[in-house]
Amino acid sequence: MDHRIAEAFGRVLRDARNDAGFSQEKLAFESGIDRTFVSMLERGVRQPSLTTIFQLCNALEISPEKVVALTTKELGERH
Amino acid sequence: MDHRIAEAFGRVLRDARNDAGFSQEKLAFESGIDRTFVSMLERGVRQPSLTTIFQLCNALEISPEKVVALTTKELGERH
DNA sequence: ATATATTGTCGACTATAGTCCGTCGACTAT
DNA sequence: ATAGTCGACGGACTATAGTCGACAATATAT
Repeated sequence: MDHRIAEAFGRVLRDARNDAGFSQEKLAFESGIDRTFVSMLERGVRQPSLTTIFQLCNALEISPEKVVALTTKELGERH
Repeated sequence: MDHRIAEAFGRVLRDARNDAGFSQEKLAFESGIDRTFVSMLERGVRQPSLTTIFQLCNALEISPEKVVALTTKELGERH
């Protein structure tokens, strides 16, 4: 598991959640994913599976391909 | 794990691999993923993690967001 | 008929995705 | 003070992603 990808995805997820005005708990409830796991994803200590990506994007009303594109973009920038 | 998503991704992966003219074994070698797991992914019995998606796309020289977009499209069509 | 390449599949294994319980610290109220 | 919200983080657990070695099944050759 590539830490850089997990961290890039985490930043994208956190930004998208904040844009939606959701708390981690609300995002967890709406997506059907555990609250603590959402926290881990945002901190980049874990990475999502494909279906988890779809679940999160469905709750945030953002397309999965956009999230992936933003993650790729994040990967290009140094952090 | 959503079977419909796994199956949709599997069809997209198989098409992309065939377009690239790769055997499963070559894709496995180029992406650094086990050959039997590539087989499982294409048949939709397993789903990939985010880094696995990036590894496969890197080997196939196709963007991850495109693969995800195609997977979403596949989900819309009935199979 | 028999090589050869390709994919499916099996069993057993290790790593990690994802759940569920809880506690703590920081912040913002009242 | 204290009550509420929010996020970080813990341990322990179950489900599944991903590896590895071997063999069978298929197709396509020669």
